[in-house]
Amino acid sequence: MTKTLSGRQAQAARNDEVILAAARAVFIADPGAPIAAVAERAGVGISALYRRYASKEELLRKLCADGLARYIAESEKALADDRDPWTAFEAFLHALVDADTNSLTQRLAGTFTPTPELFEAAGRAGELNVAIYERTKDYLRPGIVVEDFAMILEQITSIKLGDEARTNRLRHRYLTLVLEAMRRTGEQAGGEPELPGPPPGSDELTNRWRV
Amino acid sequence: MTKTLSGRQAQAARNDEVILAAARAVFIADPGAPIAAVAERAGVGISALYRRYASKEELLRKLCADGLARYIAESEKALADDRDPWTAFEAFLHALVDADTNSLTQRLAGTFTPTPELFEAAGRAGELNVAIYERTKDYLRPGIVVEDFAMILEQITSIKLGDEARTNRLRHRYLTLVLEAMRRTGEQAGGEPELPGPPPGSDELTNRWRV
DNA sequence: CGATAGCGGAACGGATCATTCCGTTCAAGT
DNA sequence: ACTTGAACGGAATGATCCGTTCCGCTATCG
Repeated sequence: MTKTLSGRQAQAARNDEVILAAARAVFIADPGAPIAAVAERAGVGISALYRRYASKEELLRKLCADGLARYIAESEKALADDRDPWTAFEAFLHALVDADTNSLTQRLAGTFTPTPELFEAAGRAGELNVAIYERTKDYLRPGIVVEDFAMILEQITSIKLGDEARTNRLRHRYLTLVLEAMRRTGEQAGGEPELPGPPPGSDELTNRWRV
Repeated sequence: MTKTLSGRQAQAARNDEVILAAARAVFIADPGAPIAAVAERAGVGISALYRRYASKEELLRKLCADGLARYIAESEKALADDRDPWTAFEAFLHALVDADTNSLTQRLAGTFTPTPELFEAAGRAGELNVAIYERTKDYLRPGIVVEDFAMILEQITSIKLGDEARTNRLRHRYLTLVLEAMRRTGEQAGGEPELPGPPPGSDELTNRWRV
């Protein structure tokens, strides 16, 4: 509708993007949404979808892969951030909230069988996560482990209230709050009692991927 | 199977409890679970359910009402707690996590049309919430509002990992963490910046009930 | 001026559920 | 001992939902 209406192919190329965006939006809002909802949101017919993806599962895999890629990109950007580690860490998590990749990876995983590439990407993401953790370690409240990142992000992403913009604002609100708790305070007595329970293990987290 | 097998009626009376417990467990684990899953978990036939509840919705309403009652009971217990307000507040939230009433109220609401009684109970729960808030106010980090309680509880309840026991432990872990952030620290400079975004309004919360 | 890529949307077939229905069992009354 | 019916198990029913396929239609491209 905007420009370069050069022809059928241009329209098709544009649809590629429209469809992906619609799919992202729809499945973020409701991971169990039907394919038809994506088509409707994209303003196209169902066959426009099936021309591009052989099945719903393939579309989901694509979304998941894109989400992981985005996650990895944000992680690398965070590692390249040369501000002080804590500021970079805060920016990192807030960026992840904006990217909303969590809904595309953790939430979608389990609804389809992952490809080896996905596993590989997930591994890479995990490594980056650890790298960020190591760099931020000294600023983190004692007792926090890497796996807490994922858990907390998941809790934040569980927030869903009002429209997309409102949801986003609220997520930043509670992320800010929990970041305060994650930050190492001075070593005053009684300031930081033990966190209860064993922290989540990486195996617990990955076990949720469907086999 | 245990005792007092006095007769058919005793068995039936026992089934009342078994069925409710099964329904709680099943719908907490999966709010969209089929009725048959409840029957199976309870070890009874489907007709045992329909003898007691005219429809699935009626069963859900019962569960929701029970959950609200439990919530109200915990609130009253908290208000009667004569330890220092902050300790009482911590105990209150931890008790709510154990009771897991949130999955029975907020999560289930929206899947059925609420009765006036439910609205009334919800109102009462809200009042108690405010009372607890008022009493704890001076110990709370500036910027926290009553509505944050519900939001935070919801985030905590979104945690689901491993079996029931593991999930419970993890919930307490992150509740402990977020409680640290909710607590008022000394008024040191920079310790408590503004929380971003307007806090949730009570209208935003109640708007999620299905009409 | 056909051929056909790209597409809209109805139609199909399978799966899932809530609900109903029918036959069975067995405690309680006679 | 026999009858009765409350309580029940679970198959049958009917509706709904959804992924996928299929049948044209359109307008670009060669």
